[in-house]
Amino acid sequence: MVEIFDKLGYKLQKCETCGQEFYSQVDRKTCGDAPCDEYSFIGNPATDKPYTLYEIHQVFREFLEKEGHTHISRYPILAKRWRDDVFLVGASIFCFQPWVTSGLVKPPANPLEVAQPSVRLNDVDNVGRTGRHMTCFTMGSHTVINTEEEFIYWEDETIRLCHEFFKYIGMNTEEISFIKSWWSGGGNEGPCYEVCVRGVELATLVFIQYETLEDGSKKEIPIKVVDTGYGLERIAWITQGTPTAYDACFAPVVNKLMELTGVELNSKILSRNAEIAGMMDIEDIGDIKELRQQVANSLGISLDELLEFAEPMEAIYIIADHTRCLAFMLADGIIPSNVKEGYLARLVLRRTIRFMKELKMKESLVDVMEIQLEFLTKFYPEIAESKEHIMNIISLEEERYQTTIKKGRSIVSRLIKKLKKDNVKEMPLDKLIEVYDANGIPPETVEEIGKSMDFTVNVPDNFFTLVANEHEKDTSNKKDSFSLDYPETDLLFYKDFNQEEFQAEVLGLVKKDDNVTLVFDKTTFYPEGGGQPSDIGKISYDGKDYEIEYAEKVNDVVLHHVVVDNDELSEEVLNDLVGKKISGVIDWDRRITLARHHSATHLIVAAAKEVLGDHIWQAGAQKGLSRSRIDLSHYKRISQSEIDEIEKLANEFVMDNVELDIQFHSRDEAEQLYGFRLYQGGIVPGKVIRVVKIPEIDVQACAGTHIPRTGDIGPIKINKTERVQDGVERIDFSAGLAAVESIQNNNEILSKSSNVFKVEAEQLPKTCDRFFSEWKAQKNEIDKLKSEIASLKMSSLSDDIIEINGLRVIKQLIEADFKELQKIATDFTDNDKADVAIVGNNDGKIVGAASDKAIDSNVKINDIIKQAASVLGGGGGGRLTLAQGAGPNKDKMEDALDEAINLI
RNA sequence: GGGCUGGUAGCUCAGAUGGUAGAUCGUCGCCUUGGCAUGGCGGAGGCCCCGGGUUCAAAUCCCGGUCAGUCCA
Repeated sequence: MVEIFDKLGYKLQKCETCGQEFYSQVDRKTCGDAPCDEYSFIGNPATDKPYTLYEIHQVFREFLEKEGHTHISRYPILAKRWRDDVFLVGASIFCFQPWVTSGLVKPPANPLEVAQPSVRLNDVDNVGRTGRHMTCFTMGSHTVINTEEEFIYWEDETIRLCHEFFKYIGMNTEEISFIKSWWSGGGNEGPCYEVCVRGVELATLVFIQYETLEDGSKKEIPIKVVDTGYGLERIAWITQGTPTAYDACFAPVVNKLMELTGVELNSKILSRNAEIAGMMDIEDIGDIKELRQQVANSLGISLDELLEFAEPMEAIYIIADHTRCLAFMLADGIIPSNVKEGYLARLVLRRTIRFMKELKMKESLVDVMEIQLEFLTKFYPEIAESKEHIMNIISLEEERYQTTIKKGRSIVSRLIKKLKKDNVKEMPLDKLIEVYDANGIPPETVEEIGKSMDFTVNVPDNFFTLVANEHEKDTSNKKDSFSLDYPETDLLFYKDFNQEEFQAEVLGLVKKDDNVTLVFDKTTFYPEGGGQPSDIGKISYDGKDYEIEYAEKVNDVVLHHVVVDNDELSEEVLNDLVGKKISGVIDWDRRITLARHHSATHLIVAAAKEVLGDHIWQAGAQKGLSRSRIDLSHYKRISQSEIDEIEKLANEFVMDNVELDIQFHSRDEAEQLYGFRLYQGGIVPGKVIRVVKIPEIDVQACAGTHIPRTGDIGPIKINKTERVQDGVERIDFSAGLAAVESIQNNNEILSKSSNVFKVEAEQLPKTCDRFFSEWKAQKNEIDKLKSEIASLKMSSLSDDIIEINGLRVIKQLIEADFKELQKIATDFTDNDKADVAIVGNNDGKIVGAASDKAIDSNVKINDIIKQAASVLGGGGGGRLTLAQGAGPNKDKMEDALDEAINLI
């Protein structure tokens, strides 16, 4: 079937160990991939010439350019810039999904060559420990987009290129095997070949021809994609034969870190480690432990000896790897946070710090990043431009982590103290999970603290699996699909913004959920979308009006929801409208108010970008009639003075009275003109996209309705900011008359408040301050006076002591409030003036106190008061020393007091 | 998007089953000493995050909000 294999002398064979089919030029028993074949290049490189990672970049590019490919520069690793289904680029094909692979956008070149940094964090625990795993790796790819009109090349040429490339860098092609397999990812799939040499997989050649559907089945797609992925790090490694891939790829960083920490490389251990790790499928910490035991056994050393040498070096590899990944993440616009891609960045960042601590490094993460950037920016100059921003974020995050750790430590040590007090001998697992889950304290830290406090902490190997199980109960919400068979509705509001009225033909009636909706051939009703609520209004036919309360777009069809709340308007009446010509009119005030808010949104984002920095990115927006809000990515709270500045700048944009330039472009053209910043307001679907440009200020792909000139917005008032989540700030604002109303509203609050104090508004802060501190002083004064009154009232009572069962008992009805009663009662018992005191007032409150002696004589004052209060129709209780109760039957107080005495 | 934890004096935190709001440090005053380190005694300092609810009674229980922290996808 694939002729090229024949031509190049490859024969189809079957692996005796795993049973997979593969092609090779020579006869072999095994397929060439681990674990069927062991790593056999460490200390014995596969090529005569060693290549550094960047030499591999160069030679890969050079080779493919000669073969007719165009080099393109890398994409940002933050995939959400152009797609909303994944956070990060995990493979080069992610750059071209879904727009290029679906045919909506032409590829930047065809065929093309790219070296795409890709991030995979699912096996982050293996990084540094297996010799081959990295959080961030570079996928070299020659990609072809084959369409029916233009079919460039398919399997034969792909395999030939692969074969030739490895030959080109000096590999013996007899060592190559092509294993037949299947690949899926990012929404597409197809057959593939895994290309292996000496036990390591160097490339995957994928022939994408299907779309993976939600139910897991597949659908053939018209575009056929050659998607190849060469692991450039692994190729560099195999040509160098170093103990680990880390030594091969970022030696300058590794060396600098070794210098700083004094750690030395034991190449014997790490080589053996990488070889054995190559044979293993490593999934959790348990597997890592198994790996270590095997390595120790094979070298004839103890596990402790192994760890002593291996662990510090592994930490260095981890730090070198993680800072590289982090540099890409931060440079490409990820803001560390507790959710989404920001969480992934924080995870990597905090892991790095943890391993720096393990090495007892006194340098800060900023220092280490300095080393990494010095190395990395030579090859990625664009990262150098973000250096200041990266360093800002890192030092802030490092500080945050320190306080978290400090707090965590005190929480754990308090927990242990408490457990010890309760005579618990060992850290319960649920507590261990809880401190990790709620406070982010890793179990090793708990273990360490436990050790210093002489408390047993056992961490199960599958700890993280257990944590994952805790979270398993999440509910997935499915989108219900709704299909319609109507022609695309003609959207009049895009042609003439000022059109309020329209004539249209009713094409049909659609029932959606419980709503009755109408479909027209054209409309001026803006359907809800892009954070902008729909227009409302009415339609008329034959002198009758029908109210439209909501419009929505399903695919390309606008559904107009009709209000059906009166009896005469039945479904049948509406059904009669089908085929008729109606006239419609929208609520113009609402429309223009929403448009003002929408255009203002663009201005505020632009202003925020200018004030806060280029990392500002819109993370969501909702327009309203009186207030609207936008969410912006930012790594700290926006201060009041920054808000003032943004507000001023946005209003300056308004006063510039710039004319908006709104045009439709093919997605292709638009992306070429403006790049991914187009998708600021969210990813928009479709082949043709509408680009809203405010010249010199902002440009976005946006489907919303806008006013013609910025001056039409009127004033913009920022009402407040809130923190939607860590790393995302929400700005709440009003535009136009709503802004005036917002200002007036604030003024009203101010004048109402100043009227209360009868002062000018300017005096308000001072006056409030004075009143508040006076109020506190007076409250304290009153408390003091109450106890004085209580003691005064007491002195007039002390003679009425009676004796019951050898206890001195006093019973009194006093004009005093609850607090005073408590003071009086306890004064008797505390100062040994009586053993039991029962006091009540005319407000239905009763208090009882008992001395130690009374308690010894089995007086249960809380029960007594409970009983007595029930006489009052209420309840009560308390402790053995003091109890209180109350009830609504105030006039029964004498009876209640007597009841209490009887109970003693 | 789904969870979890927390908000009490200037700081760090206690406050079992609802029942008189506490400790340490800091601060202020006095005492001890020739001075300092220190030690002793005493005082001030709380809208117990906000708003509802349950209850005779809420820092405590329930609901909502807010701020902060954290885990997972």
